[in-house]
Amino acid sequence: MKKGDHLFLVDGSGYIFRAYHALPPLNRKSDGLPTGAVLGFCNMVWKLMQDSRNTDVGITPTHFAVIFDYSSKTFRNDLYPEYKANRSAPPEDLIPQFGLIREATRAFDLPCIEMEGFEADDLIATYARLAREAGGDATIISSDKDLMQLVGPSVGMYDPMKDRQIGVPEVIEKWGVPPEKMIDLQALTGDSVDNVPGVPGIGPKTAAQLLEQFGDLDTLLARASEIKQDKRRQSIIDNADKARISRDLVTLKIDVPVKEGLDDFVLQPPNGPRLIGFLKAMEFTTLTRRVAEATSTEVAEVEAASLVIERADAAHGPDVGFPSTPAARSSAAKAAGNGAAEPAGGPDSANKDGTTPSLLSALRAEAAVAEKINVDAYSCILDLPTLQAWVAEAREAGLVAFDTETTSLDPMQAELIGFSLATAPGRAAYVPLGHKSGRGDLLGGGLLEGQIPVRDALAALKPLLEDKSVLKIAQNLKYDLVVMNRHGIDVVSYDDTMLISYVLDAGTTGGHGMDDLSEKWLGHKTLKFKDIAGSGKRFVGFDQADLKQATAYAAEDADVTLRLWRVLKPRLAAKGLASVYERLERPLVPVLAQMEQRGISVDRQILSRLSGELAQGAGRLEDEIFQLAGSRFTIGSPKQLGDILFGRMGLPGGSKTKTGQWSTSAQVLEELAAEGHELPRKIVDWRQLTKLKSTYTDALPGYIHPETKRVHTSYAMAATSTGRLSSSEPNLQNIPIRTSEGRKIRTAFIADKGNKLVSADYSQIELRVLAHMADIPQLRQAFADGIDIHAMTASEMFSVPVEGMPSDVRRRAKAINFGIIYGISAFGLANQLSIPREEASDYIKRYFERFPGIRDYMDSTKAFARENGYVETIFGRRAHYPEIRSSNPQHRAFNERAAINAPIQGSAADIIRRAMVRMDSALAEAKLSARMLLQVHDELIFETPEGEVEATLPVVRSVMENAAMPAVNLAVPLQVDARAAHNWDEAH
DNA sequence: ACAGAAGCTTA
DNA sequence: GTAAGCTTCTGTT
Repeated sequence: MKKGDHLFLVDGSGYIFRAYHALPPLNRKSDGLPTGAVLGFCNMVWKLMQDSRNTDVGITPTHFAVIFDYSSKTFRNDLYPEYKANRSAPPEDLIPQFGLIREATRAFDLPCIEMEGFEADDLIATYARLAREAGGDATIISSDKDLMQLVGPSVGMYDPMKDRQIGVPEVIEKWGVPPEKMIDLQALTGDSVDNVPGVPGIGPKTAAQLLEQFGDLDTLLARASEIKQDKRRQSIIDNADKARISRDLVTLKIDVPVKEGLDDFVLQPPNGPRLIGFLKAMEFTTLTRRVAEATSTEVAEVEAASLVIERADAAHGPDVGFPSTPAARSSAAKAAGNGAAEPAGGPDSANKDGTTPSLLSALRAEAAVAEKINVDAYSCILDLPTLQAWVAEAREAGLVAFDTETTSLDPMQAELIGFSLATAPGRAAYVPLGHKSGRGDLLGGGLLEGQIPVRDALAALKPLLEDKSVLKIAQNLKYDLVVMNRHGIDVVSYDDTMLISYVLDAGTTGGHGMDDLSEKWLGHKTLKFKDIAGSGKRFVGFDQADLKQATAYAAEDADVTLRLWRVLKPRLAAKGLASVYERLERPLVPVLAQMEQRGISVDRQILSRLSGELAQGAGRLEDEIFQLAGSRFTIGSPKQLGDILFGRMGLPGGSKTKTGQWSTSAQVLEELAAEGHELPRKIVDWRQLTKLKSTYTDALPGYIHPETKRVHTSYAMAATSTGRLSSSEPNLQNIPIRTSEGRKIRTAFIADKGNKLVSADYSQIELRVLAHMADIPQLRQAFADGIDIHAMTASEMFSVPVEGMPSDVRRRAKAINFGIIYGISAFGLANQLSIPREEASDYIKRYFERFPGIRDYMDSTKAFARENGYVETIFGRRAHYPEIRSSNPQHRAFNERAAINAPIQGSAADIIRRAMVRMDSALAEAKLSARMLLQVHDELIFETPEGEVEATLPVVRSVMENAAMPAVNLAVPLQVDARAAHNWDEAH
C-alpha cells in the first residue's frame, strides 16, 4: 500500500445487525430461507465496489476488506467479566445469515477477516493504523460510535445506510468532542448495551462539558474535587475506577497481531461467474442482473452455487433454515405472495386523498385556464451580465417571484445554495451559487466551477430586493427573509402566497405548502424536493444535485409561486379578506423573522443541573416502582404498565383507549391513587420527572445555536385553523409552568448581561373577547369593574356571595367558563370536574339561564357555520369547518365546538398579532431598545436593558391593551400584566 | 427507518 | 369540551 491508496474496511458484524433491523424481512422464494440482511449486505458491497459509478462515497477504493467478530468471547472479558454479558441471542431468522454473509464476502472475492479473541473493531483499528502508516487513507464502513475514536485526517467513516460521511466535524457535532477524546467520553458515559459501566449520572452532554473543562480523563479524575456540582463530583470520585476500567474496555487495540497484510486486500475486479453463482443461489434477481451487466456475464450460463446453510440453534428443531416463528412465517408468505417486484399496498388507497369527483372537476376547470408548465424551459444563470439582465427585467415588470435554495429547513442554519427568479408565467431562472462538484475528498467535493461568486450575485440582487417599487412574491417568505437578512439584505415590498392561501382557506382540506397549492389551483404536480436531493438515507443535499435538475426544481418554485399569486391575490379583495392579509399577516412576517433571529439565552448549566436532579429522582422512583410491582418492566410502556396494574395486580381499570387497551392516563392513575394505591402515584410522579427531563432539560441544550449561543425557535404562521401561531424546533410555547418542578425550567431562560426579561400577558383575554362578542352585561360589568370573573360567575350561578366564597365553588365556575370557550359539552365538563354527567348538564343549564346571551351566541355561531362553512373573528379572519354538516353526530358535534371556539381563540390571536405588528415602532418612537423575543399566545417576552425597564413596561402595556383599536372598539377593557426579572420564571 | 398511539406540556 | 408540538414505545417496513 502506498500514498494515494485507499482502504475500505467494512464492519461486517455491525452491518449485519443494522441491515437486519432496518430492512424489511425477505425470504428466498423457493424455500423460505431468510436472506434480507444478506441482500442488504450484497447491495451495499456492490455499490461500494463500483468505482466509476460510486458517487455516494465520492472516493475509489484500491484496497478492500470485510471484518467480522469471531466469537463473543474476547480479551475484554478478562478485563471485565460482565462485558457484553447482557447481550441476548440474535433473532432466529438472523442466525443462518451470518454464514451466508461470510459466503457472500468470498463470492465477491473480498478478504473475509476475523480473529479469535478480538472484536472486529480491534482489527479495523489495526488495519486503519497500518494504512495510515503506509501513507494511504482508510474509510471505515460503519456508523458505530465505538469506531469514531479512529477518525482523523486520513481515516474517515461512511454510514452506508444513511449515506453519510463521518469526519472530524461530524464527530464533534454529534458528541461535542473531537475523535481523540471519544475514548474518554465513552469511559465516562459507559454503554448499557455492551455493559460498560461508565460513571453513573454522566451522559454524553455532561461528559463533553467535563472534557472541555479538564482536557482529558486523567486530569478530570485527578482534579475531580474542583467540580462544583456536589452530586456529580461525588459520583466521579466514587466511580473513578469504573471510569478507568471503562476506558480500557472502549479503547480499541491498534496492534492486533494480524495474519493478513494490507497487500492481501488489493481490490480485484469482480469475478462475474463466481459472484453471479452466489447471487443466483440467493435468488436476488435484480442484483444478479445488475452484476451480469457490469461484468458482461451471461446469467443463463452460470449455475447457481450450492451452499451449505449453517444450522440455527439445534434446540429449536430440525427445520433449520426455515422461519419457525409465526411472525417469520407470515412474512415469508407475504413475500412469496406479493412477489419481489410488486410493492405492497391495497386498492383502497385510491380514495385516500378524499377528493370527490365534483371537487376534482372544478379543479380541472381551473387548471385548464392555467397555461401548461414546462420545467425544461427554464434558464440556469451562470454569469453576472445575464443575472443583471434578469434583474433589469424584474424592475421593468415591477414584480418578481423569488425563492432561495439552501442546505437546511432551519433558516438559522441554512447555507445559501442558489436562488430563483420569475418575472412572468413560464419565464423563470435559477442562479446556482454553492453547488458542489460531485466528486472530491472525503468531506464532499469542492465548489462546482462556473457559478457566479456569491458576493457578486448578491450585490446584483440586493438593490432589487430592497427596491420598494418592485413587488417580491414568495412562498413562505419568512424563511427567505431570515436567510437573506443573514446575508445583509432587507426585503421590502412583498407578498406571500402561503399567507394569502391561509387567509383565504384556513381550515379547508389541504395545506398551504406550495406543492398542495400548485395542485389545487394550477392542476400542476410540482417536482418533489426528495427526487432532486434524495431523502432519508439517500439524502445528498440540494448542493449535490445535478444542475439541470436543480434548475428545473428551483425555477419551477419561482414560476409556480408567481402563477399562484396571480390566481390567489385577486381573491383576497373579492372575498373581503384583503385587510386581514394586509393588517394581520403580511406585516407580521418581518416581525417574526427578527424574533426568530434574535433567539433567547438559555443557561446550559441550569438545565444540566436540573437534568441530573430529575435523573436521580426518576431513578429512585423507578426502584420503588419495581419493588411495588414485584418485577422490572418498561415503565414508559402503557401496554406493559396496563398489564401490571390491571392484570397482575388486579386494580380496577377505568376507561379504555381506542385500541382497546386499558388507559393508564394521569387521570386514571390519579383516581387509583386517591383510593390509596401506592404504585399509581409513583408512576404519575415518574412520568412527570422523565417528561421534564427528556422534553426540556435534555432537549433544549441541543437547540443552542453554535454561533449566537441562543435558542432560535421557528414560528409557523399558517399552521393553525384559528389564526394562532405555532412554535417548533424547539416549541417554546409549551415550557412548563404549572408545577414547581416544571417551573424551574423557566429559570434557565435568561436575559443577557445588563438586561432583563420582560413578560407581558393579557389577563383573561378570551373571556373578555367572549363578553364583547356575545354582549353579556354581567360579564362586561365585571370586567369594567375589575372584579374576579370566576367568582362573579359562581356568585350568579350558585347564589353565593363573592365575599368568603369557598374555593371549590369558584373552581367549578372557572371550569365552566373555560368550558364555554371550548364549546362546552356535559360530557367534557363532567370529565373535567369528575362529577356525574347529569350534574354537569345541570350546571350548563343554570349557566345558560343566568347568561342567555351566551347560548344565543353559541346557537347563532353554529347556524352561521352550517350556513357558510366558516366562522369569523371580530377582525374578519375566517376559519373553515367544511365538515360541520357531517351526518356523524360525534363528528358534527366536534366541528360545532371547534366553530364556537374559533372566533374566540382567533380574535384573541388577532389582537396579539396587531400588538406585535405595532410594537417595534412604538418602542422606537419612545427611544427604547427593548427587543421582542417570544410570543406564547397571550404573552410577549422582551429583552431590555436594565436601565430601560421602567420606561418599557408602560409602552408595552399600552400597545397591547389598545391593540384592537381602532378597527374594533371593544366593549370590555383589555388588561395586561407586565413584569421584569432576570429569568422567565420570575418575570411571569 | 418510519408511522401511529399514548401520553404530557402549554394557552 | 378548543388550539398546538414533542417524546417514548411499539409494530411494521
